Amino acid sequence: MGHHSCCNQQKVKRGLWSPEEDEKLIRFITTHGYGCWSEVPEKAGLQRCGKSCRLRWINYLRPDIRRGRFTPEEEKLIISLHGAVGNRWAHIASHLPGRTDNEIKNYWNSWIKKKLKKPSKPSTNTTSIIDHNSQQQQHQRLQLANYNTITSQQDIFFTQDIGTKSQVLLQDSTLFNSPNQLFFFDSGSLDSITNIINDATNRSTTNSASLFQESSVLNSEFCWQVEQQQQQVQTSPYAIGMDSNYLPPLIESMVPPMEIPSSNSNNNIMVDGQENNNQLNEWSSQVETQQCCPSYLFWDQENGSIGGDHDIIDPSTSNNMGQILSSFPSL
DNA sequence: AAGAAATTCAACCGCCACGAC
DNA sequence: AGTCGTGGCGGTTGAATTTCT
Repeated sequence: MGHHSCCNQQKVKRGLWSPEEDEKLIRFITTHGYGCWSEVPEKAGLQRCGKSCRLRWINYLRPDIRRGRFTPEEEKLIISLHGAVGNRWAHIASHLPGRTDNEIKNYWNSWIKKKLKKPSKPSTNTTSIIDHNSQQQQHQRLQLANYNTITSQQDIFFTQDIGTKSQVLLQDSTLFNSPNQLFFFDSGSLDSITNIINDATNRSTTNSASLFQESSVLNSEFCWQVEQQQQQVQTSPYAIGMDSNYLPPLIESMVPPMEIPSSNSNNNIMVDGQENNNQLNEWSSQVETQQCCPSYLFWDQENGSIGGDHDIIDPSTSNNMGQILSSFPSL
């Protein structure tokens, strides 16, 4: 029960994969590609079920897997997306190129465990942390504190009245972001915020919480893309979506047998990271100067491309909150 | 240094959806 | 319409590893 037919045909091995098994699977996939997973074990000479082979490939052996720590930008994106879609790990993973749903799920679950253990003590006071000797411990605590701060502030934010929200939005640039991050708003959102600012007592029907959530998603998406471009200094076909923490897989020199499908079209954006980064910095400083609002960017006032000739976010789809969230059928 | 406790994460389980027949 | 095979997903487990005492 529960097992697929391929798993019942013969004795299948379970448990951790040995390097030899990995090698067999890699060799098979690289030469034949994958079509029907149920046929893979037999053809590859593995005593595993097809499902297990698929899982092993997708979660570990695939050449475009990113490994290593989640970056702060990834963390924020996960938080944002989880807020939008809940435990739909596959959907969340589709917005984090190279990350697997399993990895994100594990990461989130370990986070929840941490948070549950320290339920109501969001510490924003770093001085109490610095006393610890272990740098790693300090790092972990800072991460937790940061997360607690973010989530507790979010909770507060979402329960505040709309006038208070406007104050939070405009005064607390630490909410959801780090100093070099930007918020994006479309014109509709700008109108809403303007209304909020101009007349906090005239209650608007704008859903400020969702607006904020959307902007945070956009912000994270944007930061993610910037980071990706900064890292794309290699010409390797696997340069996309990899960071300095990337551990070369067993198949470092392998050429993918077929195009690895990715639901994230951003993968196609290949730009010169350094050049684009410089342009971005220049552009953002202009925005800061012009708008006197360093942490917020009003999206459709910058209708052209961001960063010169290369679009960080495709302008043709620049109303991309809909684009992003439209990939979530339940929304 | 050693054992206990906590954490991480690869892998499995069970269910569902979908297409082929 | 019903059955079967398969891919895919989210929840869960437990071995391995790390941290704490």
